[in-house]
Amino acid sequence: MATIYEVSKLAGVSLATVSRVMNNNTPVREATRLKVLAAMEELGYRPNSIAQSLASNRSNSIGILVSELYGPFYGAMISSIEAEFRAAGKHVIIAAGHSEESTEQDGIEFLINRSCDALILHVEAVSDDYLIKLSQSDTPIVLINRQIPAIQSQCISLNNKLGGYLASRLLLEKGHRQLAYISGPLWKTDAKERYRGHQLALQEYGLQPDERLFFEGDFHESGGSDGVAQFLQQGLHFTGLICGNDEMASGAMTEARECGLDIPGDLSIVGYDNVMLSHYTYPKLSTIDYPIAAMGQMAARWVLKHIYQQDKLDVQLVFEPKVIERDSCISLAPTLG
Amino acid sequence: MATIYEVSKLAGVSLATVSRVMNNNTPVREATRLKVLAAMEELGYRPNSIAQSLASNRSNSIGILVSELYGPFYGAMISSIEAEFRAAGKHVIIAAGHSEESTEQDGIEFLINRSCDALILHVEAVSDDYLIKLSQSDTPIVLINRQIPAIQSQCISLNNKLGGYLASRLLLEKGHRQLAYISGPLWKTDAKERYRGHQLALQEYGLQPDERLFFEGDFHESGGSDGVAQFLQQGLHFTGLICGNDEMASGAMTEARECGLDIPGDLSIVGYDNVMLSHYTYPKLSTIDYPIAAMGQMAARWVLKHIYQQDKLDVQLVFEPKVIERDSCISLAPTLG
DNA sequence: TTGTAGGCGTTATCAC
DNA sequence: GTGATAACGCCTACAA
Repeated sequence: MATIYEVSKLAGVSLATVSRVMNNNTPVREATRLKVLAAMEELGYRPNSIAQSLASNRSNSIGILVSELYGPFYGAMISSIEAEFRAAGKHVIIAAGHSEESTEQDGIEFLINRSCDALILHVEAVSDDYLIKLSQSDTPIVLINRQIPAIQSQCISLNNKLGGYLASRLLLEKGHRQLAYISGPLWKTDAKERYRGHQLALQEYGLQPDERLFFEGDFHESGGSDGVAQFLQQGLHFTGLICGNDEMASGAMTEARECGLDIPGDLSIVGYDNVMLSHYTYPKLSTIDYPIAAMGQMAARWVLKHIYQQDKLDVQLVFEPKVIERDSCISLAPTLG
Repeated sequence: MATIYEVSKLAGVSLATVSRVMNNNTPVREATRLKVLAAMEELGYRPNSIAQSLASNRSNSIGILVSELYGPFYGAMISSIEAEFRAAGKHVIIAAGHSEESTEQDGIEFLINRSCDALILHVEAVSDDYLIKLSQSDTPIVLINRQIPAIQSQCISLNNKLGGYLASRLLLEKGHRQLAYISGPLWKTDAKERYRGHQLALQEYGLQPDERLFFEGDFHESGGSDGVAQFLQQGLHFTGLICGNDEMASGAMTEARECGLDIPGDLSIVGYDNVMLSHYTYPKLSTIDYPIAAMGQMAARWVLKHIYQQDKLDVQLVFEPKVIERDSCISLAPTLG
């Protein structure tokens, strides 16, 4: 592989000049620039990015940590982040945190040791304090789906409470009054916020939450099916069900159907996230859109703006969810209201 | 950030010795090793991976190119690759090729310029010749889901023809004789092979393929729905449908149901890939398992073995698909056979 | 077993 | 505008 040195010899200029035409940060006479360009072409020269990084103290790599690499949710996020950086000539190093505190910390450490210029984190298990401390170290971080007041300007988040509110209101507006709720793990902030939104909606309609119609699931399919199974075993009556995410909604749907309920005839269901599967269920799932692709892109822009000085870019920190109505919810006949 | 030099001073040894205890490739007296370790600890020393790379001519990074970053299929693949490398202290740089020749080539170039030690590619649009040429350059490559005789030892692939055969035989065994087939784009090798398997199964049962019951889709949901729509508009009769992948099967299922068909009562459907969505459809989709996670892991092992000299590892190049029976296929009543 | 010194391919700071 | 030359932080013969 040709080096900058060989190029300089062939072009009959100094090594420094070659570097200048590469980075065009210093004026170079047009004639020499062309000579250099020709020499690079002839040698098939490609800059060694590692040497560049060592000399410039910039790796042009951004670390991304997500809970899981598979699944529609993170896929969409990573995809939009990669596209944005790729267009800017940066590259992306990925790691998985598996929603586990020590694994998440390991992952972060791993990425830092890889000399990433910045980190984009979608972490769940790690504490606020840890992240605040981390943000004071050398490697800048951006958080997705997390709100920490002390470092708010680095947090890109969704208004989860509003989403929970919208999901519940969708059913309330359709006349449903007996609502069940299957939540994600309440130690996860987003799960808690979504549930808060639900409570808010109930309150607005003058309803009391019924503890027996609440189930704390795991954000996986089994959480949804377990929840429905429990409600039904207790002989509880409910015509609407709000789930903390689409996976659980899918599990709930399957379980309800196996117990002889017609969806949406006997039970209306709303999910949350609008991941791809919500489109594959039968009936198609009504849900709350989580604009994860846009948020990932924004995280990338944040980095481009603050770390790579692309000042013109605008970043938006808080996103709003919106209702996606499909086929899993129906209006309750007024006589039944 | 502390450097190796500061550590050496604090420990009262030479810089080379510090390097030795880090890489423990040269004997170091236990006492000195401990001194060095203590010094590293005290300074919170972390090796600069970029400097290591420059000096050792090893970046410890592996480039991965897939068609898309989202979607269950690639997610599972990337996930298993990352896990395998992470455990080995290597990291993974990802890029998307979007099934488009120039984008795939750009992506490969991009990764090569990033000084990856090796590339793992799941490419579709790029030609065999290009890949053969590529494999002669400095950066080693491994191919997933592609068979190129000239570089067979670097190809990790699925026996797609067998899968197509198994899918069709599943329906034939259940008594179905009027079979429709919705294929992926035939310029994609895997789509073509799967279809070949189908033809093989028909032949085994003494049946002729009916051209009118063949539709070339796009591997997306719309391909499945378009295919079914076309068959039905032509008033064709068929009791079994094989789809080139699960997405199309899902689309087909939805369309068929909207046309008033009961699944599997009126029509049995088989997919291919066994991605997560096959589990979310209603009824749950019978399909052919594509062990993509295992194949990704194997690609990673290939690299560890051949590039990083982890000689003990065994690699398997060809994988076998298998039938996953769920709820979307039924046996045809003998009287109707 | 340990130290010395040259080199990896750039960038960046000086002079000229 | 351009050319030396010193970093950047580490690895690795070669010597001792």
